Amino acid sequence: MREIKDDIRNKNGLTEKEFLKQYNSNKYEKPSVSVDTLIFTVDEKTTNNYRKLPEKELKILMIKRGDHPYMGKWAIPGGFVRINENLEQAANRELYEETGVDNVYLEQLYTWGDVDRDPRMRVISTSYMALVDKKSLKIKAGDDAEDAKWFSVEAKILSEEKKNCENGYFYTKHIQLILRYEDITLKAEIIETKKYKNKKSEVNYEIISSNDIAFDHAKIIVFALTRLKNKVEYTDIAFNLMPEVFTLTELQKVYSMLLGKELLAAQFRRKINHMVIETEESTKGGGQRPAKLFTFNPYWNE
Amino acid sequence: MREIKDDIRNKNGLTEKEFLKQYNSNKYEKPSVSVDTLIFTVDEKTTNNYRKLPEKELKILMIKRGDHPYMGKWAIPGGFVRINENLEQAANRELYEETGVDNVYLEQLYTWGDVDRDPRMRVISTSYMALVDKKSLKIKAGDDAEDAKWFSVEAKILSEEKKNCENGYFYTKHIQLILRYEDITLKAEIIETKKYKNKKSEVNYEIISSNDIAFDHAKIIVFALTRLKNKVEYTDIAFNLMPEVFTLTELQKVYSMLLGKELLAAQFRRKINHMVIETEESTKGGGQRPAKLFTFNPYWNE
DNA sequence: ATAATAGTGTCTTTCAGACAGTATAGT
DNA sequence: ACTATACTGTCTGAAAGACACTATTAT
Repeated sequence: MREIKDDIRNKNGLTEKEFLKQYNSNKYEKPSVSVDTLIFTVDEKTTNNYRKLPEKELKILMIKRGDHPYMGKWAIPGGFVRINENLEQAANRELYEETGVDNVYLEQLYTWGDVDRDPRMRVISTSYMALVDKKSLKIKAGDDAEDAKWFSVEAKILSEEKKNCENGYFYTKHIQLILRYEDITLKAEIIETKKYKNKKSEVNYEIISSNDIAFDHAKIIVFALTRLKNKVEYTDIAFNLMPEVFTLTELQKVYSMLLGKELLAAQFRRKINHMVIETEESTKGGGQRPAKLFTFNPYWNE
Repeated sequence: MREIKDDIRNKNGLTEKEFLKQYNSNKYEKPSVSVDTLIFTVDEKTTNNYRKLPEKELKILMIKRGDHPYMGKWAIPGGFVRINENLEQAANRELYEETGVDNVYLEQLYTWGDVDRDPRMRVISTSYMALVDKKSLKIKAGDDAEDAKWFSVEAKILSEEKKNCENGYFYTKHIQLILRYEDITLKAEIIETKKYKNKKSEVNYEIISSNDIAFDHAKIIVFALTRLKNKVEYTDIAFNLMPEVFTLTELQKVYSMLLGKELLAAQFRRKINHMVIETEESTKGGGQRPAKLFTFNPYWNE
């Protein structure tokens, strides 16, 4: 930290020391600041055919709110930032309290600052995205907080539309977000508007309906899914969702699920070949040819 | 906005209406929230040879602080978020007050939440990056606020180092940031550490010295430069720095400057060909062959 | 004529996409 | 033998990189 000097005087004749002593930080009304941590993992759908490999499924941890506002609705885990912890610490704390995991991938996503986000007061919220692999969670089965559940996540594009205007156009996507946990289904509809006008581009999310998802969390989830999908294409971020060892087909299924499209095995393998290391181990008992197990190669991008 | 219901009661027997009435948002100490707007533009270095085309130069608007803390040092324009404006509005307001321009490219960058960023109190700051073209600024010459100046920006990598550790490595860059306006030179040194360990990757910026740049703004500038450089490669963001019409060589010089490397004309032209529209106009009086003028094609990515 | 920029043609290499074809467990 | 997955070889075409070559102005 920089030391406080006592030599320069401001227009009121105060040195910095004197200035700080008389400074009243409560002159203006302050917003509250919270941190929300979107915790994603990948799970497997159960399969009936002993030969079929299970499908991969993206899951997000949601918390059922026990008090007003949005009581009984589901929300992304989060809380207010304590005055003596920084934002990453707050996000990590939230993550640890809910999952018992530590030292996992955590990335700041966006800060949401609309005036009416919370009926209690002005709340500015910084959202973080955490990626954890399901296996590291097995110990703490997630049932200690009885109202924290892993919901499967799906964002369907219901319609897309392009409208021209002078010097540009609007690109509108009608997105349906569906979260499922056992017999609970949470649905929300969001309109994503990309505006291109005079070189300037702007993305905006508007919640049309959000029946059982609290606050503006539906659009935060959609935002996170978009970011995740984009980053999967040009970074190694997806490996954070994988267990220590995995087969290339499992990896491919995760990529394919996140990107929302089928991938051809040959070119997928070529593409991620330098990001993985082959181990001596193989799968067995799968009802078909065993597959080599691989680990992530942390030195791939050199 | 969602209506406040009056049917569900929480564990204290309160409906939402009653709950909100008795809710005290000042139970916990709140941080202050500010917005900093990094305003970049591209300018031309003066050239002595009438034939040589001027070199392009990235500039950032900095404000000389008139009061404690960091009085007399230079800072990114910014201010506290008003309780009734959202973050984008605050960033746009700052931008307009300093440059008189409106409706330009503005992107949220990152939210800085370290506990000791400001000696007055806990301040959480969301930084935005604005890109404007120099010509739109010509009217308001930037001299109305006598202590707002356009500094040229340069980030030099002094050294790079890789250290291995168990299950990963550290990648350290020693970066020197140099801002210049006439005879004023602001220097700062920042260490960027990328940590790769057990799949988890983490980037951290530490300010080693920052003589005349206020607060942690030196690392915010370095962060913005990195983001800008990355986005230039895979988006059309650079066009926000261009005037209405431009030659392809001018565009190439801007790309080349932002990316920090030479580009070959033939492949550059092929690459950006679909992003521009040829006009009927040409340059003249340049001391050499005239060049066609182009405009941005907002429909290129379809 | 010359300096400096403007702009094009084409060869090579690299890589994504497509798809056929071979391999191998478990039942 | 059959099923479903595991894994490889190779053709094609598009795009990136390199570089030589032509064109055009003000002085």
